[in-house]
Amino acid sequence: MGRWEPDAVGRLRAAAVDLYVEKGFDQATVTDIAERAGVTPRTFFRYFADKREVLFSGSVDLQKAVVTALEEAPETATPYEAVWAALEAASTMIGQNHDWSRMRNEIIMANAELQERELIKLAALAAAMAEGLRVRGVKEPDASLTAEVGIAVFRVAFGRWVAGPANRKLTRTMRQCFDRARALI
Amino acid sequence: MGRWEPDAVGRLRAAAVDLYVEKGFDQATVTDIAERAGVTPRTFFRYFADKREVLFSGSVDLQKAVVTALEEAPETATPYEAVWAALEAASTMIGQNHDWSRMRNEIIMANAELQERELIKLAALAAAMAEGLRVRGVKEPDASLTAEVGIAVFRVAFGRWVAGPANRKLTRTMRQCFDRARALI
DNA sequence: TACAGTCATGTCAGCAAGTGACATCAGCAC
DNA sequence: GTGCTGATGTCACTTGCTGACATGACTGTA
Repeated sequence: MGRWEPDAVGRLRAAAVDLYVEKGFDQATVTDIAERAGVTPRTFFRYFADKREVLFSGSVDLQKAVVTALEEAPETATPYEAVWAALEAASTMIGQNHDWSRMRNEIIMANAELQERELIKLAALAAAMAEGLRVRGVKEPDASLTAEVGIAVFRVAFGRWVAGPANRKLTRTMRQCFDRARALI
Repeated sequence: MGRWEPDAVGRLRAAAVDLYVEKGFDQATVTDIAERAGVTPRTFFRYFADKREVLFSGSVDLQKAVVTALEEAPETATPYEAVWAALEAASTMIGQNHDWSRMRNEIIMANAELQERELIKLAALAAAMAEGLRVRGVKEPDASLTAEVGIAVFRVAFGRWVAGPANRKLTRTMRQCFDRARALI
Protein backbone atom coordinates (compact mmCIF):
# COMPACT_ATOMS: atom_id res chain seq x y z
CA MET A 1 0.00 0.00 0.00
CA GLY A 2 1.29 3.36 -1.02
CA ARG A 3 0.96 6.56 0.81
CA TRP A 4 -2.36 7.22 -0.91
CA GLU A 5 -5.20 5.15 -2.28
CA PRO A 6 -4.02 3.59 -5.54
CA ASP A 7 -5.31 4.42 -9.02
CA ALA A 8 -5.90 8.12 -8.66
CA VAL A 9 -6.33 8.42 -12.44
CA GLY A 10 -9.05 5.82 -12.50
CA ARG A 11 -10.92 7.50 -9.67
CA LEU A 12 -10.55 10.88 -11.35
CA ARG A 13 -11.85 9.56 -14.63
CA ALA A 14 -14.83 7.89 -13.01
CA ALA A 15 -15.62 10.93 -10.87
CA ALA A 16 -15.40 13.23 -13.87
CA VAL A 17 -17.70 11.19 -16.07
CA ASP A 18 -20.19 10.77 -13.25
CA LEU A 19 -20.27 14.49 -12.60
CA TYR A 20 -20.48 15.37 -16.29
CA VAL A 21 -23.59 13.22 -16.45
CA GLU A 22 -25.05 14.41 -13.16
CA LYS A 23 -24.54 18.15 -13.42
CA GLY A 24 -23.45 18.69 -16.99
CA PHE A 25 -19.94 19.43 -18.18
CA ASP A 26 -20.00 23.14 -17.43
CA GLN A 27 -21.40 22.81 -13.96
CA ALA A 28 -18.93 20.15 -12.91
CA THR A 29 -15.88 21.99 -11.61
CA VAL A 30 -12.46 20.42 -11.36
CA THR A 31 -12.69 21.02 -7.62
CA ASP A 32 -15.84 18.85 -7.55
CA ILE A 33 -14.16 16.12 -9.49
CA ALA A 34 -11.01 16.12 -7.43
CA GLU A 35 -12.98 16.13 -4.23
CA ARG A 36 -15.05 13.15 -5.32
CA ALA A 37 -11.89 11.32 -6.30
CA GLY A 38 -10.32 12.14 -2.94
CA VAL A 39 -7.52 14.11 -4.44
CA THR A 40 -6.35 17.70 -5.02
CA PRO A 41 -7.38 19.72 -8.08
CA ARG A 42 -3.69 20.04 -8.90
CA THR A 43 -3.54 16.26 -9.27
CA PHE A 44 -6.33 16.32 -11.83
CA PHE A 45 -4.22 18.53 -14.08
CA ARG A 46 -1.25 16.21 -13.68
CA TYR A 47 -3.18 13.46 -15.43
CA PHE A 48 -5.37 15.43 -17.77
CA ALA A 49 -4.23 18.43 -19.77
CA ASP A 50 -7.63 19.98 -19.26
CA LYS A 51 -11.15 19.28 -18.11
CA ARG A 52 -12.17 17.94 -21.51
CA GLU A 53 -9.35 15.52 -22.04
CA VAL A 54 -10.86 13.03 -19.59
CA LEU A 55 -13.30 11.95 -22.27
CA PHE A 56 -10.69 11.46 -24.96
CA SER A 57 -8.08 9.15 -23.49
CA GLY A 58 -9.12 6.41 -25.92
CA SER A 59 -8.13 8.37 -28.98
CA VAL A 60 -4.49 7.30 -28.83
CA ASP A 61 -5.35 3.62 -29.14
CA LEU A 62 -7.85 4.38 -31.85
CA GLN A 63 -5.24 6.18 -33.88
CA LYS A 64 -2.77 3.33 -33.43
CA ALA A 65 -5.34 0.81 -34.60
CA VAL A 66 -6.14 2.89 -37.64
CA VAL A 67 -2.51 3.34 -38.63
CA THR A 68 -1.80 -0.36 -38.16
CA ALA A 69 -4.77 -1.30 -40.31
CA LEU A 70 -3.48 0.96 -43.05
CA GLU A 71 -0.05 -0.61 -42.86
CA GLU A 72 -1.45 -4.08 -43.05
CA ALA A 73 -3.92 -3.49 -45.85
CA PRO A 74 -2.98 -5.43 -49.02
CA GLU A 75 -0.58 -3.62 -51.32
CA THR A 76 -3.01 -3.98 -54.16
CA ALA A 77 -5.76 -2.08 -52.34
CA THR A 78 -6.79 1.29 -53.73
CA PRO A 79 -6.52 4.26 -51.35
CA TYR A 80 -10.23 4.17 -50.63
CA GLU A 81 -10.12 0.43 -49.95
CA ALA A 82 -7.18 0.93 -47.61
CA VAL A 83 -9.21 3.56 -45.81
CA TRP A 84 -11.94 0.98 -45.45
CA ALA A 85 -9.52 -1.28 -43.61
CA ALA A 86 -8.83 1.61 -41.23
CA LEU A 87 -12.52 2.36 -40.72
CA GLU A 88 -13.22 -1.29 -40.08
CA ALA A 89 -10.51 -1.45 -37.43
CA ALA A 90 -11.86 1.69 -35.78
CA SER A 91 -15.39 0.31 -35.85
CA THR A 92 -14.29 -2.92 -34.24
CA MET A 93 -12.69 -0.98 -31.38
CA ILE A 94 -15.48 1.48 -30.79
CA GLY A 95 -18.37 -0.82 -31.64
CA GLN A 96 -17.77 -3.01 -28.62
CA ASN A 97 -19.58 -0.82 -26.16
CA HIS A 98 -22.71 0.83 -27.43
CA ASP A 99 -23.78 1.99 -23.98
CA TRP A 100 -20.54 3.75 -23.19
CA SER A 101 -20.43 5.31 -26.64
CA ARG A 102 -23.93 6.59 -26.31
CA MET A 103 -23.38 8.10 -22.89
CA ARG A 104 -20.10 9.69 -23.93
CA ASN A 105 -21.72 11.01 -27.07
CA GLU A 106 -24.56 12.57 -25.11
CA ILE A 107 -22.13 14.38 -22.85
CA ILE A 108 -20.20 15.65 -25.84
CA MET A 109 -23.21 16.69 -27.89
CA ALA A 110 -24.49 18.75 -24.98
CA ASN A 111 -21.41 20.94 -25.00
CA ALA A 112 -19.73 22.95 -27.73
CA GLU A 113 -16.25 22.86 -26.20
CA LEU A 114 -16.39 19.10 -26.09
CA GLN A 115 -17.49 18.92 -29.69
CA GLU A 116 -14.51 21.05 -30.58
CA ARG A 117 -12.21 18.63 -28.87
CA GLU A 118 -13.89 15.69 -30.56
CA LEU A 119 -13.44 17.36 -33.93
CA ILE A 120 -9.76 18.04 -33.45
CA LYS A 121 -9.19 14.44 -32.44
CA LEU A 122 -10.90 13.34 -35.63
CA ALA A 123 -8.81 15.83 -37.59
CA ALA A 124 -5.72 14.29 -36.04
CA LEU A 125 -7.04 10.88 -37.04
CA ALA A 126 -7.50 12.12 -40.59
CA ALA A 127 -3.95 13.46 -40.61
CA ALA A 128 -2.64 10.13 -39.38
CA MET A 129 -4.60 8.31 -42.05
CA ALA A 130 -3.28 10.64 -44.72
CA GLU A 131 0.25 9.97 -43.51
CA GLY A 132 -0.45 6.25 -43.56
CA LEU A 133 -1.59 6.53 -47.15
CA ARG A 134 1.49 8.52 -48.09
CA VAL A 135 3.60 5.74 -46.65
CA ARG A 136 1.73 3.43 -48.98
CA GLY A 137 2.86 5.60 -51.85
CA VAL A 138 -0.27 7.66 -52.34
CA LYS A 139 0.59 11.18 -53.45
CA GLU A 140 -1.02 14.47 -52.44
CA PRO A 141 -3.70 15.64 -52.68
CA ASP A 142 -5.02 12.11 -53.03
CA ALA A 143 -3.86 10.98 -49.61
CA SER A 144 -5.47 13.88 -47.76
CA LEU A 145 -8.62 13.75 -49.83
CA THR A 146 -9.17 10.07 -49.29
CA ALA A 147 -8.39 10.31 -45.59
CA GLU A 148 -10.70 13.28 -45.06
CA VAL A 149 -13.49 11.57 -46.95
CA GLY A 150 -12.91 8.52 -44.79
CA ILE A 151 -13.37 10.61 -41.67
CA ALA A 152 -16.49 12.15 -43.16
CA VAL A 153 -17.90 8.66 -43.61
CA PHE A 154 -16.85 7.78 -40.08
CA ARG A 155 -18.61 10.78 -38.60
CA VAL A 156 -21.89 10.09 -40.33
CA ALA A 157 -21.82 6.36 -39.64
CA PHE A 158 -20.91 6.79 -35.99
CA GLY A 159 -23.65 9.35 -35.53
CA ARG A 160 -26.23 7.00 -36.94
CA TRP A 161 -25.00 4.00 -35.03
CA VAL A 162 -24.86 5.73 -31.69
CA ALA A 163 -28.38 7.07 -32.10
CA GLY A 164 -29.72 3.69 -33.14
CA PRO A 165 -30.50 0.47 -31.27
CA ALA A 166 -27.80 -1.21 -29.22
CA ASN A 167 -27.81 -4.46 -31.17
CA ARG A 168 -26.88 -2.89 -34.48
CA LYS A 169 -23.27 -3.42 -35.52
CA LEU A 170 -21.13 -0.35 -36.08
CA THR A 171 -19.08 -2.12 -38.73
CA ARG A 172 -22.23 -2.73 -40.73
CA THR A 173 -23.39 0.88 -40.55
CA MET A 174 -19.89 2.01 -41.40
CA ARG A 175 -19.78 -0.19 -44.48
CA GLN A 176 -23.17 1.03 -45.64
CA CYS A 177 -22.09 4.66 -45.39
CA PHE A 178 -18.77 3.84 -47.02
CA ASP A 179 -20.52 2.31 -50.03
CA ARG A 180 -23.19 4.97 -50.11
CA ALA A 181 -20.54 7.68 -50.28
CA ARG A 182 -19.05 5.94 -53.28
CA ALA A 183 -22.44 5.92 -54.96
CA LEU A 184 -23.11 9.56 -54.19
CA ILE A 185 -19.84 11.09 -55.23
CA MET B 1 -19.59 62.30 -32.07
CA GLY B 2 -20.63 59.95 -29.35
CA ARG B 3 -19.33 59.80 -25.87
CA TRP B 4 -16.56 57.50 -27.04
CA GLU B 5 -14.56 56.99 -30.21
CA PRO B 6 -16.80 55.24 -32.72
CA ASP B 7 -16.37 51.67 -34.02
CA ALA B 8 -15.11 49.97 -30.89
CA VAL B 9 -15.68 46.57 -32.54
CA GLY B 10 -13.50 47.48 -35.48
CA ARG B 11 -10.72 48.71 -33.25
CA LEU B 12 -10.98 45.60 -31.10
CA ARG B 13 -10.82 43.33 -34.09
CA ALA B 14 -7.83 45.13 -35.55
CA ALA B 15 -6.02 45.24 -32.21
CA ALA B 16 -6.67 41.55 -31.62
CA VAL B 17 -5.40 40.42 -35.00
CA ASP B 18 -2.33 42.64 -34.70
CA LEU B 19 -1.50 41.25 -31.30
CA TYR B 20 -2.14 37.66 -32.32
CA VAL B 21 0.43 38.19 -35.06
CA GLU B 22 2.89 40.13 -32.92
CA LYS B 23 2.94 38.03 -29.76
CA GLY B 24 1.04 34.89 -30.69
CA PHE B 25 -2.50 34.06 -29.68
CA ASP B 26 -1.67 32.74 -26.22
CA GLN B 27 0.56 35.63 -25.24
CA ALA B 28 -1.93 38.26 -26.33
CA THR B 29 -4.20 38.84 -23.35
CA VAL B 30 -7.63 40.36 -23.60
CA THR B 31 -6.33 43.16 -21.42
CA ASP B 32 -3.66 43.89 -24.06
CA ILE B 33 -6.22 43.91 -26.81
CA ALA B 34 -8.67 46.12 -24.99
CA GLU B 35 -5.93 48.52 -24.02
CA ARG B 36 -4.72 48.86 -27.58
CA ALA B 37 -8.30 49.44 -28.72
CA GLY B 38 -8.75 52.07 -26.03
CA VAL B 39 -11.52 50.19 -24.32
CA THR B 40 -12.19 48.05 -21.27
CA PRO B 41 -11.70 44.26 -21.28
CA ARG B 42 -15.36 43.95 -20.41
CA THR B 43 -16.22 45.59 -23.69
CA PHE B 44 -14.25 43.00 -25.60
CA PHE B 45 -16.51 40.29 -24.25
CA ARG B 46 -19.59 42.27 -25.18
CA TYR B 47 -18.67 41.94 -28.83
CA PHE B 48 -16.90 38.60 -28.91
CA ALA B 49 -18.06 35.54 -27.05
CA ASP B 50 -14.46 34.65 -26.39
CA LYS B 51 -10.91 35.46 -27.36
CA ARG B 52 -11.04 33.15 -30.37
CA GLU B 53 -14.24 34.38 -31.90
CA VAL B 54 -12.54 37.52 -33.24
CA LEU B 55 -11.09 35.47 -36.07
CA PHE B 56 -14.37 33.85 -37.04
CA SER B 57 -16.82 36.66 -37.56
CA GLY B 58 -16.90 35.93 -41.29
CA SER B 59 -18.36 32.48 -40.84
CA VAL B 60 -21.94 33.73 -40.69
CA ASP B 61 -21.77 35.27 -44.16
CA LEU B 62 -19.99 32.21 -45.48
CA GLN B 63 -22.74 29.98 -44.23
CA LYS B 64 -25.41 32.21 -45.74
CA ALA B 65 -23.66 32.15 -49.10
CA VAL B 66 -23.42 28.39 -49.00
CA VAL B 67 -27.06 27.88 -48.12
CA THR B 68 -28.19 30.31 -50.82
CA ALA B 69 -26.07 28.55 -53.41
CA LEU B 70 -27.69 25.26 -52.47
CA GLU B 71 -31.14 26.77 -52.77
CA GLU B 72 -30.37 28.21 -56.17
CA ALA B 73 -28.70 25.18 -57.65
CA PRO B 74 -30.73 23.68 -60.51
CA GLU B 75 -33.35 21.17 -59.44
CA THR B 76 -31.86 18.59 -61.73
CA ALA B 77 -28.47 18.70 -60.01
CA THR B 78 -27.37 15.61 -58.13
CA PRO B 79 -26.54 16.11 -54.44
CA TYR B 80 -22.82 16.18 -55.16
CA GLU B 81 -23.31 18.71 -57.95
CA ALA B 82 -25.40 20.87 -55.65
CA VAL B 83 -22.57 20.69 -53.13
CA TRP B 84 -20.29 21.94 -55.85
CA ALA B 85 -22.43 25.02 -56.23
CA ALA B 86 -22.01 25.62 -52.51
CA LEU B 87 -18.25 25.10 -52.64
CA GLU B 88 -17.97 27.43 -55.56
CA ALA B 89 -19.87 30.14 -53.73
CA ALA B 90 -17.65 29.68 -50.68
CA SER B 91 -14.53 29.81 -52.83
CA THR B 92 -15.64 33.03 -54.46
CA MET B 93 -16.09 34.66 -51.06
CA ILE B 94 -12.90 33.44 -49.48
CA GLY B 95 -10.74 33.46 -52.57
CA GLN B 96 -10.84 37.25 -52.83
CA ASN B 97 -8.13 37.91 -50.33
CA HIS B 98 -5.24 35.50 -50.38
CA ASP B 99 -3.11 37.62 -48.05
CA TRP B 100 -5.72 37.88 -45.34
CA SER B 101 -6.52 34.16 -45.63
CA ARG B 102 -2.88 33.25 -45.34
CA MET B 103 -2.27 35.43 -42.31
CA ARG B 104 -5.42 34.24 -40.60
CA ASN B 105 -4.51 30.66 -41.39
CA GLU B 106 -1.06 31.06 -39.94
CA ILE B 107 -2.47 32.39 -36.70
CA ILE B 108 -4.91 29.52 -36.52
CA MET B 109 -2.45 26.79 -37.40
CA ALA B 110 -0.13 27.97 -34.65
CA ASN B 111 -2.71 27.28 -31.98
CA ALA B 112 -4.73 24.20 -31.13
CA GLU B 113 -7.64 26.07 -29.56
CA LEU B 114 -8.06 28.09 -32.71
CA GLN B 115 -8.00 24.98 -34.84
CA GLU B 116 -10.75 23.56 -32.68
CA ARG B 117 -12.86 26.62 -33.27
CA GLU B 118 -12.18 26.47 -37.00
CA LEU B 119 -13.24 22.86 -37.07
CA ILE B 120 -16.51 23.45 -35.28
CA LYS B 121 -17.33 26.27 -37.67
CA LEU B 122 -16.73 23.90 -40.55
CA ALA B 123 -18.86 21.28 -38.85
CA ALA B 124 -21.63 23.85 -38.57
CA LEU B 125 -21.17 24.58 -42.24
CA ALA B 126 -21.49 20.88 -43.00
CA ALA B 127 -24.65 20.71 -40.94
CA ALA B 128 -26.09 23.69 -42.80
CA MET B 129 -25.22 22.09 -46.12
CA ALA B 130 -26.84 18.83 -45.07
CA GLU B 131 -29.97 20.74 -44.12
CA GLY B 132 -29.89 22.53 -47.45
CA LEU B 133 -29.72 19.19 -49.21
CA ARG B 134 -32.60 17.84 -47.16
CA VAL B 135 -34.65 20.83 -48.24
CA ARG B 136 -33.83 19.80 -51.79
CA GLY B 137 -35.36 16.44 -51.01
CA VAL B 138 -32.20 14.46 -50.37
CA LYS B 139 -32.79 11.80 -47.70
CA GLU B 140 -30.49 10.70 -44.91
CA PRO B 141 -27.83 9.47 -44.75
CA ASP B 142 -27.20 10.83 -48.24
CA ALA B 143 -27.57 14.46 -47.27
CA SER B 144 -25.08 14.25 -44.39
CA LEU B 145 -22.67 12.09 -46.32
CA THR B 146 -22.56 14.40 -49.30
CA ALA B 147 -22.27 17.49 -47.13
CA GLU B 148 -19.48 16.03 -45.02
CA VAL B 149 -17.59 14.91 -48.09
CA GLY B 150 -18.02 18.40 -49.48
CA ILE B 151 -16.44 19.87 -46.37
CA ALA B 152 -13.63 17.33 -46.64
CA VAL B 153 -12.94 18.56 -50.15
CA PHE B 154 -13.14 22.14 -48.94
CA ARG B 155 -10.61 21.54 -46.18
CA VAL B 156 -8.05 19.96 -48.47
CA ALA B 157 -8.51 22.48 -51.25
CA PHE B 158 -8.33 25.46 -48.94
CA GLY B 159 -5.20 24.11 -47.29
CA ARG B 160 -3.48 23.75 -50.63
CA TRP B 161 -4.61 27.10 -51.93
CA VAL B 162 -3.58 29.02 -48.84
CA ALA B 163 -0.14 27.45 -48.86
CA GLY B 164 0.34 28.13 -52.56
CA PRO B 165 1.11 31.25 -54.57
CA ALA B 166 -1.18 34.27 -54.31
CA ASN B 167 -2.18 34.31 -57.95
CA ARG B 168 -3.73 30.85 -57.95
CA LYS B 169 -7.52 30.81 -57.92
CA LEU B 170 -9.24 29.07 -55.02
CA THR B 171 -12.17 28.10 -57.21
CA ARG B 172 -9.79 26.24 -59.50
CA THR B 173 -8.09 24.33 -56.71
CA MET B 174 -11.48 23.59 -55.23
CA ARG B 175 -12.75 22.15 -58.51
CA GLN B 176 -9.65 20.04 -58.93
CA CYS B 177 -10.06 18.52 -55.48
CA PHE B 178 -13.78 18.07 -56.05
CA ASP B 179 -13.16 16.08 -59.22
CA ARG B 180 -10.23 14.21 -57.76
CA ALA B 181 -12.39 13.06 -54.84
CA ARG B 182 -14.86 11.70 -57.34
CA ALA B 183 -12.09 9.76 -59.05
CA LEU B 184 -10.69 8.40 -55.80
CA ILE B 185 -13.86 7.24 -54.12
C1' DT C 1 -36.52 73.78 -22.40
C1' DA C 2 -36.95 69.98 -19.59
C1' DC C 3 -37.54 65.38 -18.95
C1' DA C 4 -37.37 60.41 -19.63
C1' DG C 5 -35.52 56.65 -21.80
C1' DT C 6 -31.91 53.98 -24.39
C1' DC C 7 -27.54 52.47 -25.52
C1' DA C 8 -22.69 51.83 -25.38
C1' DT C 9 -19.39 51.67 -22.25
C1' DG C 10 -17.21 51.71 -17.59
C1' DT C 11 -16.52 49.78 -12.86
C1' DC C 12 -16.13 46.26 -9.69
C1' DA C 13 -16.24 41.93 -7.58
C1' DG C 14 -15.80 37.25 -8.27
C1' DC C 15 -15.44 32.33 -10.01
C1' DA C 16 -13.20 28.65 -12.49
C1' DA C 17 -9.44 26.94 -15.43
C1' DG C 18 -4.91 26.15 -15.61
C1' DT C 19 0.34 26.68 -14.17
C1' DG C 20 4.85 26.99 -11.77
C1' DA C 21 7.60 26.26 -7.72
C1' DC C 22 8.41 23.96 -3.94
C1' DA C 23 7.28 20.67 0.11
C1' DT C 24 6.27 16.06 1.80
C1' DC C 25 6.96 11.41 2.67
C1' DA C 26 6.36 6.12 1.63
C1' DG C 27 9.00 2.80 -0.56
C1' DC C 28 12.93 1.09 -2.82
C1' DA C 29 17.98 0.29 -3.85
C1' DC C 30 22.23 -0.07 -2.01
C1' DG D 1 20.37 3.77 7.61
C1' DT D 2 21.08 6.84 3.75
C1' DG D 3 19.70 8.74 -0.16
C1' DC D 4 16.91 8.80 -4.25
C1' DT D 5 12.44 8.62 -6.71
C1' DG D 6 7.79 9.36 -7.72
C1' DA D 7 3.20 10.54 -6.57
C1' DT D 8 0.74 13.83 -4.30
C1' DG D 9 -0.07 18.13 -1.58
C1' DT D 10 0.26 23.22 -0.84
C1' DC D 11 0.26 27.78 -2.26
C1' DA D 12 0.26 31.71 -4.89
C1' DC D 13 -0.67 33.46 -9.23
C1' DT D 14 -2.42 34.68 -14.12
C1' DT D 15 -6.06 34.74 -17.33
C1' DG D 16 -10.60 34.06 -19.31
C1' DC D 17 -15.02 35.11 -18.63
C1' DT D 18 -19.55 36.71 -16.16
C1' DG D 19 -23.12 39.26 -13.49
C1' DA D 20 -24.79 43.43 -11.49
C1' DC D 21 -24.90 47.93 -11.45
C1' DA D 22 -23.32 52.90 -12.66
C1' DT D 23 -22.63 56.63 -15.97
C1' DG D 24 -23.59 60.02 -19.18
C1' DA D 25 -24.11 61.47 -24.22
C1' DC D 26 -27.74 61.17 -27.44
C1' DT D 27 -32.80 61.00 -28.98
C1' DG D 28 -37.46 61.87 -28.99
C1' DT D 29 -41.25 64.20 -27.08
C1' DA D 30 -44.30 67.39 -24.53
